[in-house]
Amino acid sequence: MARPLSEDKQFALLAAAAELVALQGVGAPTSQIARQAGVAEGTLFRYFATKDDLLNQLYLHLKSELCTALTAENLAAYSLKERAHAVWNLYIDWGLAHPLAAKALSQLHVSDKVLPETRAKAHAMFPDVSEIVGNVFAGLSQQQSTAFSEMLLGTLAETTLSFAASNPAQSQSYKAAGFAFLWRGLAHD
Amino acid sequence: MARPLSEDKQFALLAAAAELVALQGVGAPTSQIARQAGVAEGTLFRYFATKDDLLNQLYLHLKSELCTALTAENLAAYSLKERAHAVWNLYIDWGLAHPLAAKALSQLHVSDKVLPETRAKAHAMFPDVSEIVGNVFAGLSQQQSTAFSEMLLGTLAETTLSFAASNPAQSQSYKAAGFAFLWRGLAHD
Amino acid sequence: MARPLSEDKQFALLAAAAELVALQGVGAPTSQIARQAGVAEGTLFRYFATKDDLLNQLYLHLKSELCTALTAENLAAYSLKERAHAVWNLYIDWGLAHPLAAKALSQLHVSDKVLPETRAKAHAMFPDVSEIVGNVFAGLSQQQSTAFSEMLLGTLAETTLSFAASNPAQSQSYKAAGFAFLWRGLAHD
Amino acid sequence: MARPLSEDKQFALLAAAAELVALQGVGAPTSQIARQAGVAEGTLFRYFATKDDLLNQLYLHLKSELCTALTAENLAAYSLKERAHAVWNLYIDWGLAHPLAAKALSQLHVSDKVLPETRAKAHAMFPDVSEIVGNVFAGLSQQQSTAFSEMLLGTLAETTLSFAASNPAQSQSYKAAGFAFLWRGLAHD
DNA sequence: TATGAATGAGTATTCATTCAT
DNA sequence: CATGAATGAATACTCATTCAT
Repeated sequence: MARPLSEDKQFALLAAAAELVALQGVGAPTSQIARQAGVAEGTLFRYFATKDDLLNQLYLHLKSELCTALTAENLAAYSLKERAHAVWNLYIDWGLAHPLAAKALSQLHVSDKVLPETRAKAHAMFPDVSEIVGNVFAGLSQQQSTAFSEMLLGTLAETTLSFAASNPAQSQSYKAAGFAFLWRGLAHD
Repeated sequence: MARPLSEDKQFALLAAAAELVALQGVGAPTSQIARQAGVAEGTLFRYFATKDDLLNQLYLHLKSELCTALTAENLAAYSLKERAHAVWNLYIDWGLAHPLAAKALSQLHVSDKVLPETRAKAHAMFPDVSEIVGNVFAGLSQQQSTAFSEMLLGTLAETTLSFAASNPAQSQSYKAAGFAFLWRGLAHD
Repeated sequence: MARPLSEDKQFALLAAAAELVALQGVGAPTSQIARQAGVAEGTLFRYFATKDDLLNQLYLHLKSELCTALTAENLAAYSLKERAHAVWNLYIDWGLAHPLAAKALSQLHVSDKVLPETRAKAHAMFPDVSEIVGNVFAGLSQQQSTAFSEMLLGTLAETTLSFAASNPAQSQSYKAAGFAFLWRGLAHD
Repeated sequence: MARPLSEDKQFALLAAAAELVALQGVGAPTSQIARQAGVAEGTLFRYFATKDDLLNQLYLHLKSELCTALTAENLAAYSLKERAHAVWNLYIDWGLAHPLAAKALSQLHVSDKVLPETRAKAHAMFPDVSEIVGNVFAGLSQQQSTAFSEMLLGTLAETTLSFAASNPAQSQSYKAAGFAFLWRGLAHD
């Protein structure tokens, strides 16, 4: 029986890629990623067909980790706002706890190397937030409104995270401020 | 003087750079930019010392065009909200009218090739918005609150613009939705 | 290991560099050196980090070959003058036998691409000649006198070699003339 | 009557070239040479057809200045050795007084940009030294011997000069040492 | 399966020279 | 005659990918 591709190595490559993409952007050389992962240059291409494939897999991997963090707690018993606030805090806290992962994710968000279908796959991993974001925008269909709100939620969180990460002393204030802005924007109060 | 550095060529280079950066990101090759501008490869470097210099100049150029668009009308006679809404609409309309410029600008926003001092220079071009964004966030200093609000405003506008541009039929609705979200978020109503 | 860095290729690159540096100076393009060595352009940079590194390695390589040639014979049994004369002859003969190597070496001697530490390393390879050059110059310390004499010896040999190489028919006479000049200059007779 | 090419500018270009060639070698850019001379880039090529032409003219110019320095004094009344020693001292002193000129000259000496016919022209400027160098080498024709001796004289002086210039405190000792070596080498004592 | 040497197209930048002004 | 903008070939070096070992 042929030895399968090692999950350890795959994971090490994704972790190395996350770090280097965070620090150097998507232009980080595959040779450095391989070295950082402790494998040979050519080995990377046994786990990922191309560099673009690696970046897409990395995107899914990081999104999946984020998703796991957001669904850690059972919030069924709480009010809508409490649940939304809890998830918001989990997002920001995840980003503060994993700054390189968060940084890599924002690099990938704006990269055209990440394909639309990859983004769609990642989007599908997340629980439905249509209840939270509501249907607040006149002139847009329910679907359009939800998609728009979700994107606003995402960019808001990313911006909040970057301010919180840059000012550790005020991180809790930025976290609260970001949520307040979002909640008012969604016309919940 | 044998021949002055042609403003036409400088402009053509900036326009070519805007287009290619919009389509390919900051990695767009200088050789292609020069060709697109209709000049020789070496000529680019008579107008811009390095590629990074070109990108920084491009950032200032586009920001300056945007700024001009936003200050086209005299709004002194209107209410705060009317003024804010008018500026918001001018922003989105500028982006819809110049999609490549807007796209290039968002590429440059996230690029680390644009130096902090360039960003500062660009920021200084814009009129003060502290009155519009107010001081709405508990736990943050006036300065922190303003900076945070400005950034939220910027990312909101960018997101709104991308949705509006992708759905021309609904662009007016996205434009209105984005402003409504912002205005509520800033706790003005 | 997939394949070790081939000593053959490293040698071929050094040989190609020697030839092209001899003919064109240190400005010889790396692309030509690679082609002459029969490898791809990029391959050169797997063996030598930079062109300057290649030039420094080439300097050491050629000096080492020269040094080997000079220490081929065991001269312990001979008088000082006989030993000096033998080494002189070995030098000139090596240059006549390897004119490109000798030419490359004189190009590198005057190039500022070859670092002082490289020169020091090369100098350390050679046997001590302080006995031969003596301490003949008034007003200079032993160390200064030796360094000066060594340099005179080197430039004398290089000049002699170039005359000998240009006039093969008289090469033996130039060889003898150069040594006679040196020996008298060092005040040995 | 058309205004002739200005001798001032030609001289300024040669002076600038000497300085930059001394500091950067023959690879010094023509644009820098022109700027240093206070003229426009294109102007250089009205005085010198090509960069190689400039380098050849520079060689002749510097050799001519050196020659002037060596023939400053009337030495007819002195002995052969006294005359030789005086000329030697004038050479070294000229080099110490004009280190950039001397450095440029040694760069040009080893450059293949300086054509043989230029070297021949320069050689013809100098007074006959056959009396000084004598005909001391067995197996060589008078002409060969003289040419060889002249070259030895030149390289010896250049080496001596570089040591003297690097050690100003000992420059007189090196100057004396170099002459002593030369004079003994020529078998005069 | 893992390795890493080999590849060569691609990149930013330089520079001698030309020529329109 | 002087200028300096324009040129484009040339240069050192990088990097994703392949494949022999």
